[in-house]
Amino acid sequence: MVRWEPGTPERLQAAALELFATRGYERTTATEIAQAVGLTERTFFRHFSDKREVLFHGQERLAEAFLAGLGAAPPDAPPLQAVAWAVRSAAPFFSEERRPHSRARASVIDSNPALQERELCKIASLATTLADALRARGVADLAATVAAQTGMALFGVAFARWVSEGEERAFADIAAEVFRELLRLAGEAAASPGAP
Amino acid sequence: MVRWEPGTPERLQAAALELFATRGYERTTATEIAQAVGLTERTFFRHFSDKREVLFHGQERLAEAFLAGLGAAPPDAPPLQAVAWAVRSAAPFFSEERRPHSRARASVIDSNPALQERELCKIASLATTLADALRARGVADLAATVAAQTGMALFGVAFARWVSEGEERAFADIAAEVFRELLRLAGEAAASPGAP
DNA sequence: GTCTATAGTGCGATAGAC
DNA sequence: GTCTATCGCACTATAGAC
Repeated sequence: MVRWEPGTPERLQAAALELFATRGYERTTATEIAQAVGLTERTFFRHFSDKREVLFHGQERLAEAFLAGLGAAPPDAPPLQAVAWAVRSAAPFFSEERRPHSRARASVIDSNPALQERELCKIASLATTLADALRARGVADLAATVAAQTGMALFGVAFARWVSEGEERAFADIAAEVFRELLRLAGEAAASPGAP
Repeated sequence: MVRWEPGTPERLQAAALELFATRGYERTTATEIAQAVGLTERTFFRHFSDKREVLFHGQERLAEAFLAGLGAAPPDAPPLQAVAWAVRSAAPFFSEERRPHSRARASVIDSNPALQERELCKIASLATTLADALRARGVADLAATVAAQTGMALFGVAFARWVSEGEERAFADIAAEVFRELLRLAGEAAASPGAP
């Protein structure tokens, strides 16, 4: 028998998600989450810098997947292609088995502005990470920033649709559709008389 | 002599910006801000739902400007053009006289993650507002979402450059450059062999 | 592991404007 | 009288310091 069970952050996360889903985020205290897995409030805050963070544990792996995907893109792929590649490579992250869990998590986040802020912040941080990686590939500063920020905006749209009620298509298909839609809109805008 | 000075939120905002700039956001309490203009902490929270919000007072007018700009776009303008139109019409909002104030505000926000989260949230809220307005113009759901989210991502890039140190170009010029860069990147991506 | 500052809320009281 | 801006106090939870 071990002194403490392993995977403490994961167990805290699971307990938090369940409590948030039933009682609501604000009506759940950090102490309650900790007690649900036999720990103290102090231990909770040792693992997570703040209460919201418990729902975002494990996201570093998403950034890694994006970077790996970017690395796997052909070296001569144009920036927006490379970003699409990165997003596509995150698809296994959003598998069918994970969808119910992601839906539960999304519904908790949707019902609380503070959590939405944190989610936006995480996506924005992915964007700057991606932009840095593009610059490291030799992409010019403005192009890297625009491609990364646009790509992460599209990722956000695709993810929101993937977890939306009734949606059954795979993440990769939705993401591809969203990227295609941007190319269509951009082509349309470029062809229009008042183009910038 | 009146019982209460008018423009309480504005005075609180000015005091807050100055205190945040000198002592830092976290080292400034809501009580101190309130006392700086002769009020109590309770009154501060009567005007602002939380401490961060004091830096975002007046942003509703930006949303109005965007919507007005969208309304001024030709009815047959393609969605991305219409969004560019909306962003362009926010230019008077970012005039040369306001740049120093915007820079001071941006530097406070840049130095605090909690404030960055709130700023991202405000931009995201602009995006959903714009998407709704596009749908009201008859734009299809996906196109409206993609155009609005992309447009606000570009707005964020343009704004960040406008307030960056040493930047002297007008906001409208920067925004136009950023939108043009997206069209260029999209054209490049569409022409590439592995296009989605 | 304990202590404490601060954010933020709820309710009631006050005091002038209308 | 009503309405609204303000204050005062008691209270909880977060989060960080010791």
